[in-house]
Amino acid sequence: MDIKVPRGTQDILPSDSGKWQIVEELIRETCSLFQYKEIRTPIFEHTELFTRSVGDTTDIVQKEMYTFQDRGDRSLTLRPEGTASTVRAYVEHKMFGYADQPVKLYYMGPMFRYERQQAGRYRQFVQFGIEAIGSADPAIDAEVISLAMSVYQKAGLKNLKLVINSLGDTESRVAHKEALVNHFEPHIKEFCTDCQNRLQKNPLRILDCKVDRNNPLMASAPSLADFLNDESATYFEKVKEYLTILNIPFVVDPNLVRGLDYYNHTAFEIMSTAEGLGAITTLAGGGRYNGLVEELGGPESPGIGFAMSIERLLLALEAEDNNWATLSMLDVYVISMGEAAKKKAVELTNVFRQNNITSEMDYLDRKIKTQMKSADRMKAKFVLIIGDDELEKESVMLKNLSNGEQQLIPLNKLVEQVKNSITAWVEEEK
RNA sequence: GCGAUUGUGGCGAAGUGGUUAACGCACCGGAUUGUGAUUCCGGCAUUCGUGGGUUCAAUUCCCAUCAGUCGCCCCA
Repeated sequence: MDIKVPRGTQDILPSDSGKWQIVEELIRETCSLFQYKEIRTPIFEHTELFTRSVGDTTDIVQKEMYTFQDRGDRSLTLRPEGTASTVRAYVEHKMFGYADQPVKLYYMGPMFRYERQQAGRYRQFVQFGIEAIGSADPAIDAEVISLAMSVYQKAGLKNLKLVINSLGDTESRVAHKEALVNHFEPHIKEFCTDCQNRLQKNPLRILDCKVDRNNPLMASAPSLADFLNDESATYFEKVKEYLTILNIPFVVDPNLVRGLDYYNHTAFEIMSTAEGLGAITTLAGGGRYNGLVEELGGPESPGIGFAMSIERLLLALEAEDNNWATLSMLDVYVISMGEAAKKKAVELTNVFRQNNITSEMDYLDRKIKTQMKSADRMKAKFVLIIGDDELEKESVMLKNLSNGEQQLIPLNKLVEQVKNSITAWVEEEK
């Protein structure tokens, strides 16, 4: 074995894929309940889509994108997040003209970021996200958040923390940005090179810097909250009000700054407070992006959305010690001895499947004892034994693996009797 | 990009400068020639990530390299 999965990627093996399916199904059901419809966009896009929307000063664009030239010399990038693609499609297909507004979309699929992996962080990971575009109603902000919370609750997570903040509208942000530049500029030489670059491009991100976190200028920096104009402040109040109506507890964190440029007004993160989750606790993040649709060539259309990592959801569930009930999915394991019996086994296994009875048989010509073991390990409800004796009597032996009882069943009543036995078995287990 | 740590059979894992590299699980065969547990017996690594060096001798010591894992930064 020489070739292995590329760094930061993983195989999801049969022992785990069931969990993924459960979560995926739960997500689709929830979206249906909230009336969000799926959109599927390409895995790669023109690089410019991300530099323009996500922002070229962000970490994602500066050091995390999988970018390549194709044979036509176009610069393409494996999508690092889902909102840009969704909004691109929204504009491209003129969804702003749809009769039903706002347009409510969801997506689920792999995203790619070039990073060193650690627990809960991968180069290829799966995000589920939603976008509600076409409404600037604070009630839809609350709906978006409540959908995320709803998924987590249904999955069985208990230790959750919702953190929200307002980044304000453009006017508020411009005023705050000016204040920040004035605050830091005289002493910018004391800061790291990253921060020096951030000063003009995106001074808000200086506040997020971990290198210079202890610089006294950090604590005295002008707070965004003080620069929210009336409209922004009122909007934020209403979002909080609606969250309260929806019974969703939240914590306001004035330092919550999202890593993507297109956010404004409502920003939020949902974290797990479960023990033993590792260093990364953010399960989902999102916010409002009024102006993004215009940025990508559409008409003024306010939007809001979030993205969550399926991997982190599964990790959080594990950290909370959730047990996945693995029910026996195998109804009948067909055991045969000898050439003639094997032919019958092939035939009957197929008959069961045609009648919606899950069945399996031995394909390694193993002896009966080993076949029994195999059936036991697969947690089969029943074992069907076929040998020369049974063939002679036009019957088969049906054995209940829970209680060891077995009975001879005539072949002409096989399906009917097996179905009855399965029903009885299910009753017994309850 | 930086740091820590690990790398022995299908899996988990012990070990030592020197004749046959523990053990557990799984698997295979048998005791029990058609019945899942348990028990007992037997089988199952010319080989210790890769390359180089030191040595009479290296899986064990040194160097390099690759890979996994975790953490920093940032985020999902």
